[in-house]
Amino acid sequence: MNNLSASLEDYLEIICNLLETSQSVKAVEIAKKLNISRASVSEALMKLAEKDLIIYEGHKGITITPTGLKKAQEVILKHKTLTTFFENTLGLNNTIAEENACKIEHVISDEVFFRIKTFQEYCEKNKNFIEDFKKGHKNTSHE
Amino acid sequence: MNNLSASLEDYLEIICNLLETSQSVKAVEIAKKLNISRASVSEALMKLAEKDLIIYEGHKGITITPTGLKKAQEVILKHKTLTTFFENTLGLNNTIAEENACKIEHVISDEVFFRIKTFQEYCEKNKNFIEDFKKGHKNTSHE
DNA sequence: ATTAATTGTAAGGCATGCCTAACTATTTGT
DNA sequence: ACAAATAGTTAGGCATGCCTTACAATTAAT
Repeated sequence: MNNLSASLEDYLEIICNLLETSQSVKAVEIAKKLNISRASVSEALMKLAEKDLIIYEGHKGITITPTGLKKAQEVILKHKTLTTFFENTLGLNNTIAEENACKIEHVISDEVFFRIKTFQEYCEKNKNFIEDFKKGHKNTSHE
Repeated sequence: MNNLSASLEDYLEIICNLLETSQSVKAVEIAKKLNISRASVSEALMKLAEKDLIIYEGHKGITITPTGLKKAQEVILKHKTLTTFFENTLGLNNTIAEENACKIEHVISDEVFFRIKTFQEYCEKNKNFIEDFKKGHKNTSHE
C-alpha cells in the first residue's frame, strides 16, 4: 500500500511544480493541467491525502507534506535527468524528450535511473564523443 | 482501438517467444510464465484474437498472425535493445536490465527507441569510452 | 446581502486487468 | 472405453482510474 501508481506520482509531481510559483494549489488547476475532470482530481487528491503525502482541505487548497515533497522530488529528479539525457546526449528534441521522460520516470528502477544519471554526467564531460554521435542526427534534434 | 496495452503487448511477446521452440502455444504455458490464472490468460487471448493478432482455438493452441508477428517483433526488438544498452553500455546486471526493459519497452516512443539503438551501436564501436565509464561501477555490473 | 460564477464532491458508469470458484471440454493412461 | 488429469471458459468480484451529471460549498461581483 506504500507504492504510488504512475497516476498518483503524476499528481504529486504537478502539485510540487505548481507549489513553486504559488503558496497553495487548487484542484481545478490540476484538472486543467492534466486535462481531466475535476471529479477525477478530487478522487486522486483524497488518495494522496490518505497516504499523508498532501494536506487537502477542499476550497482552501493543497499543501504538500515532507514525505510527499520527498517523493515528488524523486520523481521530478527522474523526469529532469531523463529529459536531459534524451536531449543532450541522444540529441532528441524537447517535446519527445519530455513525453518519454514523463512515462519512463514511473517505471524505471532506482538502479537504472542513477546509472543513467551518472552516465549522462560522464557524457557531459566528454562532449566530443557525443558531438560525433549527434552529427548523424541533425534532423530530429533541431526541428 | 488499435493500440495495445502494456499487458497485451506482454502476452504477444511471450507467445512469440514460445512459438520459437514449439509449433503452437497453449494458454496454460502463458499462465505459468506470467504467474497469473488461466482465466486471466483466457480473457487476454480473446482480446488478442479479436484484434486479429493471434488465432486462438482453445485446446488446439495459439498461432500468431502476420500482423501479430510484426507487432511482437517490434516489442521484442525494443526489449532486446534496451536490455543490451543497460547491460553493455551502462554496465548493469542482467536481472535489473531485463526487469527495466520489460517495463520501458511498453512506454518508450519509436523515436527514442531508435535513437537509443543507434547510440548503443555507436558505443559498441567505442569500447574505450564505455570501459572508462564502467570502471566506476564494478559493484553492480558483476555481482 | 444576494446572485452568479467558480470550485469541489457524490453517485453511478465504463474499461482494463487481475482474482477465485465452479463448470465444461479435451487429452491421457490403463 | 472410461476415469482421471489437464486445459479452457464463465461468472462474479475487486482495484484503479477515468468519465458525466447533478448537487453543494465557496468566492466574487454588484
